[in-house]
Amino acid sequence: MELSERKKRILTAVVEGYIATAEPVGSKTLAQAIGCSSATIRNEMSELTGMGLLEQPHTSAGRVPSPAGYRLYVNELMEKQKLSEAETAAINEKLARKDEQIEKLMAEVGQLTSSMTQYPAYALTMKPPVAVKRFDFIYIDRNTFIVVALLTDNTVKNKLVHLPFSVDQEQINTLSSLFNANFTGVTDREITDSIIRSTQRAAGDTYGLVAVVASFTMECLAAARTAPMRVAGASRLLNQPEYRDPDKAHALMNFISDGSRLAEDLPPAGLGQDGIRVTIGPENMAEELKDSSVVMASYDAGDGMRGYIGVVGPTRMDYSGVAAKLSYIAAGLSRLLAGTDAPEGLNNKLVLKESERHEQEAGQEG
Amino acid sequence: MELSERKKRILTAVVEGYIATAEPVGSKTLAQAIGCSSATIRNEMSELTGMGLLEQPHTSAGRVPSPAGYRLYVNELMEKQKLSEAETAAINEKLARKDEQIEKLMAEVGQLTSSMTQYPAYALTMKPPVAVKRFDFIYIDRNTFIVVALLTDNTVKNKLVHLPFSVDQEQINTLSSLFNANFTGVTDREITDSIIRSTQRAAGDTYGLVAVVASFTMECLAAARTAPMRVAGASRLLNQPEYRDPDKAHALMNFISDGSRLAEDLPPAGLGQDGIRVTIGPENMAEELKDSSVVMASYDAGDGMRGYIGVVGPTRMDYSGVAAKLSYIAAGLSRLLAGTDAPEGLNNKLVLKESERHEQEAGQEG
DNA sequence: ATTAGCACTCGAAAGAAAAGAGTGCTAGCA
DNA sequence: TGCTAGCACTCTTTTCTTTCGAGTGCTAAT
Repeated sequence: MELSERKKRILTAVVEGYIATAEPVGSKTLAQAIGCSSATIRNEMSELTGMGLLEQPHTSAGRVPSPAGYRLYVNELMEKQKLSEAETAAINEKLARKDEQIEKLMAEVGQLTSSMTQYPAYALTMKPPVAVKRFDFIYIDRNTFIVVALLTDNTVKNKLVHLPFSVDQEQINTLSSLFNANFTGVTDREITDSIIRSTQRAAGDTYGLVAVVASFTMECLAAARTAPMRVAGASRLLNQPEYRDPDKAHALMNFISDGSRLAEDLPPAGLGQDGIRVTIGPENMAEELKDSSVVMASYDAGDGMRGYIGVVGPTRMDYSGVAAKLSYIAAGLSRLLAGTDAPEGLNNKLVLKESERHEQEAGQEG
Repeated sequence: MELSERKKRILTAVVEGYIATAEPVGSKTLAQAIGCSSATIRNEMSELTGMGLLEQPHTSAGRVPSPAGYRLYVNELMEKQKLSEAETAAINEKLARKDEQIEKLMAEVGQLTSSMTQYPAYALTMKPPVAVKRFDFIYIDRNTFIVVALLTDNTVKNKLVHLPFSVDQEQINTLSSLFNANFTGVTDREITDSIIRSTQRAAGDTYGLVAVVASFTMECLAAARTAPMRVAGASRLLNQPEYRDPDKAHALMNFISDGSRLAEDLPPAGLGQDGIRVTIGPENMAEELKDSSVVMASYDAGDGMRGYIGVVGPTRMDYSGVAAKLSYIAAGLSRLLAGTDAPEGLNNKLVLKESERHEQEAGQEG
């Protein structure tokens, strides 16, 4: 059903008031903002409460948005916030240092996101399955060689192998051709015992080495697939009044600090066409997040990799501001890493030195 | 001056009582434990207070140890606690997974320490200056090659280099011999501009490459020297009643989470001959730690590397238990990494199987 | 439909009183 | 001289009341 214009304005005002103050908002406060008397507001609010969009902490307190109320706000009412020039400049400046390794970059992005939003933030990159493109073996001495594996994502892994027995250059060469023949172009799932065994048969006297190098290979591939999850600014939670209760704070902190838990809930499910997803309170799968909200954005990390950055906070979160910042950062990352623009008409020009007028889009789809 | 036997017992009882309960401990409580009347205890406590070993939060509360009291306790009174079989077993089991990269191992050690002690823990390894032992160059195609550097600490670093122009195998070989001649055996401090320039001169037409590889080299060396600091379980702070005040908690959390701050205060200064150092409240340099305590232990990480693990908690910390656990873990790490025993007669036997060490590093294209 | 007015509710804040814990001191006892 | 028992005193903590005020729901008037 459709809400009257005035109801929308009231709901918006309640949400934004509550976001700003963390206090339930009452009818009198809204009276002048809406432009009618407090009694009218009360009637309207009463109806909104009936519809499940607002809630009362107790009989005589102001109203507070319910999760459904937030949801409606995020979906339809929220004003797409513009970032100030200072903010875009700050983000641009941070992102300009593009010569980082991706690992470090993600850590910095987490920091950046957290400091821009004042909420705990996480960042991760999902990689597509990788395979080894080529192996090289560097012979050091009788008992030592280095395996170097160039992966399809153009990262290079290596391992120094110390042996309790001797090998010669010849054997290393054999090993090299065996691995280049049998272990290139396959993902970790595709490395079966039978491949390993047949390689071992073919290896003859360097038999024992195959297992070592094969397990190294699998490790590399598995590690490359696993997204390292970076969490930054977890302790910012403590700034939020809703987490002044140390027990609550502790529970959520634990959850957040453990990247794997966070990762399992968040990445894949439907992002809106603008690349932003908001999950509010009970919409979250994880029990620990049932009364917190998560805003996440995705970006194109190039080479078919998809990355995610997100923010965790109380349901009373500044959705509009956070969404704006996240999508700006995500757009910047996409450009930086993949040279592509963000999914939909964000006309963010990420001009690295100089900041023009930046327009910003942020929205949400259920 | 020397304390009477009974004063010692009283002080010990106060410290341990306070550690256990976080409540000031009064004379009546101690009466039966010490075996004389509460009045006597009061007299003694009054004197201890006069000596600055105990404090009263207010006129009529029990006594609480002062920093000096803790110090005395730690130095002279504390019983070295024995670990239960279950605890040693848990530690051994965790440490048994030795085939980790040192990076990951440190992260796990942090986790382990934190979970054993229930306090936030950190772990780091200080490395002596390293140099490159040898360079290898792997030619991939006209525009691409991989530099592999074997360092003196037996880690291997690599970098995939993409060029905007072509090189051939020949040039790569030249580069290889140049670097092996000029850049091996020198630490990052010793790589001067003049070395780089003279190498560039000698390089002839591969001139431009020298800078790239040289800067990679310096990066490796610098990175290898810098100790990455791992912090684990920071949120456990919130379990401690002294940090129930969110503001305090926040301040300390921030301090702790930022490994660099922690690192700067802690590592070098005098460890006791048992490899354990305790700094109590105001003894800490960092302002943020003035009313917390730090217990740290060091271990031998092999190859002249020294490592540190430590724990941060309230001054009312279970020094005895923490110290015991830390030194056990440190001893285990020493064995694991260096095959040496801990500095002094800890009779913790850490039974582990022997196996070869290998290290691994993974680099990343820039 | 909107508004003004009013009685009512319920939490938060403030205050008062009581309870409790622990001390310091003094006096008595071995 | 060293220990103990007893008691008055101090301060915090807890609990109970009271007050206050914000905000509501309802009704009647515009």
